[in-house]
Amino acid sequence: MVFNELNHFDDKEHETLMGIWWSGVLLKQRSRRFFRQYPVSDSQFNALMLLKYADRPFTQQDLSERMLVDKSNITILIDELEKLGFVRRSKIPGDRRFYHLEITGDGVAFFDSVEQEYRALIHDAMSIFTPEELAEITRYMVRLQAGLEEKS
Amino acid sequence: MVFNELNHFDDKEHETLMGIWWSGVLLKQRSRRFFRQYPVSDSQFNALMLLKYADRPFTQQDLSERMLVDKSNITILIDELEKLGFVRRSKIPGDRRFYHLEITGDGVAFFDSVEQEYRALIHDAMSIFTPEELAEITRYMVRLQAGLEEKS
DNA sequence: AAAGATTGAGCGGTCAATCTTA
DNA sequence: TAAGATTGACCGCTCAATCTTT
Repeated sequence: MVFNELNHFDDKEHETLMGIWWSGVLLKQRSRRFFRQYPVSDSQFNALMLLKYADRPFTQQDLSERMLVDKSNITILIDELEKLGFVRRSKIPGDRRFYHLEITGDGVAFFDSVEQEYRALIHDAMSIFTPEELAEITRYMVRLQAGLEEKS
Repeated sequence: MVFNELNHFDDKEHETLMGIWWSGVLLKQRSRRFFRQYPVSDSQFNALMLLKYADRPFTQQDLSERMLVDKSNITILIDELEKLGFVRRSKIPGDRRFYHLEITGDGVAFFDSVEQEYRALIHDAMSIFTPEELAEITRYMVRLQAGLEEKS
């Protein structure tokens, strides 16, 4: 089932918007299902990835901006990852208002053990596009996001 | 903030996937905020639109497939719309297992009163693209969805 | 007052189990 | 038994309010 076979659109802007939104939902559903076999959710895995590849220590605020979710959400998410021993909240000497988040050795080990399979899943989904098409879609998405940012 | 300015990607497939997903989230957030001024959520409005433009009567199953959500979700959604008087569950003579969903006169009136403003919001978001670009993005999204369907 | 984090109410979603009717 | 709808447990998210520290 593809959105524009099921629904008739006279409004081309609307059709394109729904296509993007629907694709996002399908990708999210796939990702969520994939992670049901593991102790972390897709969101938590995404957080681990961001922390692993971060070029500087992240606060919970930083993480919430990069994950496009409210900061209150990060509290719960990190609680869970901390229980699993994959992430550590480390106090910052000199400013006790916040923490730096650090991925632990266990966290890295877990991430590494899943990364290849996860990337294979992504490549499987996106393999229908050529490198040029991938680059073009990315450019479109960047433009769209920049436009939305400007407006809100 | 744009996803690929914040995050470095060596993996182009991953970058494109994240771009689509992130765009979808931003569009959803905008839509949700827009509907806070109205008695229905963006999901409920979407349901009204599907019912209004349906070429045949929908069951709750039909609606769940077109909205990409579980059927259990539709129960609550329609309960709400029924309370507002915007939708009716009508018994089918001959098969009492299910209903047909019908948008009411009040539902149509409400939908019509919001439609123009809603479409303006969409056009505002998508106006950065030319008609050709819109068509091309739609084609990409259709291909992606068809590919995902095949695999799952 | 402002920044970062947390809490709690509420909503939309998934999923498994159940109910009713065919 | 199968189909459609419903229920309940649970999760991720938003948002407003609050707490602690600066």
